[in-house]
Parts: sequence; C-alpha cells; structure tokens
Amino acid sequence: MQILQILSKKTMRRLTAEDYAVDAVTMAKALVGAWLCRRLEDGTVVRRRITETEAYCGEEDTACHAHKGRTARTDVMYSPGGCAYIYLCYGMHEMLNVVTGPEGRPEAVLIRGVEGAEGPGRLTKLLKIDRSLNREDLVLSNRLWLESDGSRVKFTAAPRIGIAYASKRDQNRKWRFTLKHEISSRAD
DNA sequence: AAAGTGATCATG
DNA sequence: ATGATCACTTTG
Repeated sequence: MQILQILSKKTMRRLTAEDYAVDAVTMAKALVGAWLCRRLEDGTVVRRRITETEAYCGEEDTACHAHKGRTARTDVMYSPGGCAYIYLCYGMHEMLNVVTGPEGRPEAVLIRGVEGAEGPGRLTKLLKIDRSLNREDLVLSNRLWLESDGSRVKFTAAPRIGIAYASKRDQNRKWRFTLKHEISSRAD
C-alpha cells in the first residue's frame, strides 16, 4: 500500500508554452482537473482545482468573441497560447479565459468553475482575478498560472452556456466539459 | 423571473 | 455620441 502510494504520487508542474499550443477543445478537456493558481497581493498562493471549462474556437465559431474578427477586445485572443484573456461581462463579472493555439488563431478556454466556486463570475471573485490580469503570461507570471499533476480525470461534454446569439449549429456543439468525479481523495 | 451594471462594437 | 447587446449572479 505504501509502495502504491509512492508510485502513484503525482508531481505538480506548471503548464508550459507547449502545453498551450494545442487547440481550444483539446485544452478545455485537459484543463478539467488541472489547478488554477493565484498569488494574491499579500503573497498567499491559492490553488483550486478546475471543475468546468468551455472551448471557444476561432472566427468560424459564431459563439466566439473573435467571430467578428480582431478588435480591441479580441486582440489578445490572437496571441500565442498561454496568456489570459479577461473581460467584463454584464457590467459586473470578470471572466477568465486561457488563450490557446498558435499566434494568429483566436481560440480560448473559458474557466467556468473551480472547486468551491462554481460559475465563471464566482471563481474570479474568489481568486481576485480581474482585467488588470488581462494578457498575463501564464507561463511566466507569479500572479496567475496553471499547474497539472498529470492525473486523468473523467468529465462530461455538453453544449456551452449563454450563447443564444450563436448559430444553432455552434450552440449544439458539446464544447463544455465538466469534472465527473474525483479519482481518489487521499489525505496526503 | 427579472434587475443590475458598464464595456464594447456597430451605427450615425 | 447613442444604443443594443452581453461566455452572469443574485434576489424576489
């Protein structure tokens, strides 16, 4: 049993530029079960496991902000994968996205929930994430980054939320991914 | 079920 | 400059 625990012990590692170079759907799946990490002003580091994500996939995706092309707001989505895209929704909610893919390809993953804060507006409030972190480089930043312990988790796929403005076809794509269950809650 | 809230983008 | 719209949350 002890050996099993040692062998199955996962090491945390920060996601690298390579990890972010994939398409948004691949990334959205990979981020379920990964850790959103935030260093606050006072120096304390908060880590929460990501429970839900959504993929937004380029100008062809009518649900994606970049659907109408490059604008002041969507410009950041065209950068190489690995930076944060944060915008204000409904005048009060800061929404955190992770830009993915190569430069020039506007794809991003919306973080919709972490353990203890389900809902995109709730998690940003909890982790004090706002537009001052827009364009933050998640590969290098000491304020905001992502880690993975390499464990595979199960998730379900469903249509994305709040995109009634998109085409029926895009509304129906199952690009929302939700953590299904914990593999094992070991008390380390 | 509906308000609340302000940036953003297309229009003029 | 003006106005509709919005990757939501909370309150009634």
